[in-house]
Amino acid sequence: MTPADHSEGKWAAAFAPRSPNEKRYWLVKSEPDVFSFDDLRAAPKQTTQWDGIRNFAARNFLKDGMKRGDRVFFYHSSSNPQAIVGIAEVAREAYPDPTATDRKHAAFDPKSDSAHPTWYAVDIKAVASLPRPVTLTEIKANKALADMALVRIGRLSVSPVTPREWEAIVAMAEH
DNA sequence: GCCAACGTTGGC
DNA sequence: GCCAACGTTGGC
Repeated sequence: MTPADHSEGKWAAAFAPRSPNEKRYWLVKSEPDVFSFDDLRAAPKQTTQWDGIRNFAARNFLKDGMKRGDRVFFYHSSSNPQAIVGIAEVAREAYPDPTATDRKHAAFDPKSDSAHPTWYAVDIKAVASLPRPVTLTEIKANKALADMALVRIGRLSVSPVTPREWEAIVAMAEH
């Protein structure tokens, strides 16, 4: 597969070349009944394989956007409340998602080709819980966050967060 | 290549 | 539990 062209479009900044030591910010969603932030903290080395992503936009952010050391908001979806609850970091950059070629796995993709992988995983590691969860309701009420991918593209499970958005949410969690 | 049918995500 | 949004599939 040829690399996707990310040079144009609304989210191109997520893929743009980086200045030295630049860190970027992301958000991943998980249903806490399936895998919660507490589950991540309880995992060996507080790290897990973030796999099963089967949406091309999410895949592109995961594969071509995320770099080791980037910070990641951990969001609980389909829960009460829906909220960002913690911070993780990218512990390992994208590698072929082993669940895509595992016939026994629920996320098995019969069309995937292990020689030319379609789907990728990263490893993420827990960094810290937020002082308090920041709910989707609060995020939607904050005009400074109106352009967040979380708000604009409701179903995207991996999305970019701008430094300004990151700081705003961290500040909200401290009050 | 269009688009109807269908499946999934995830807020409400 | 409902359903809107949206991605995917398949008939034509």
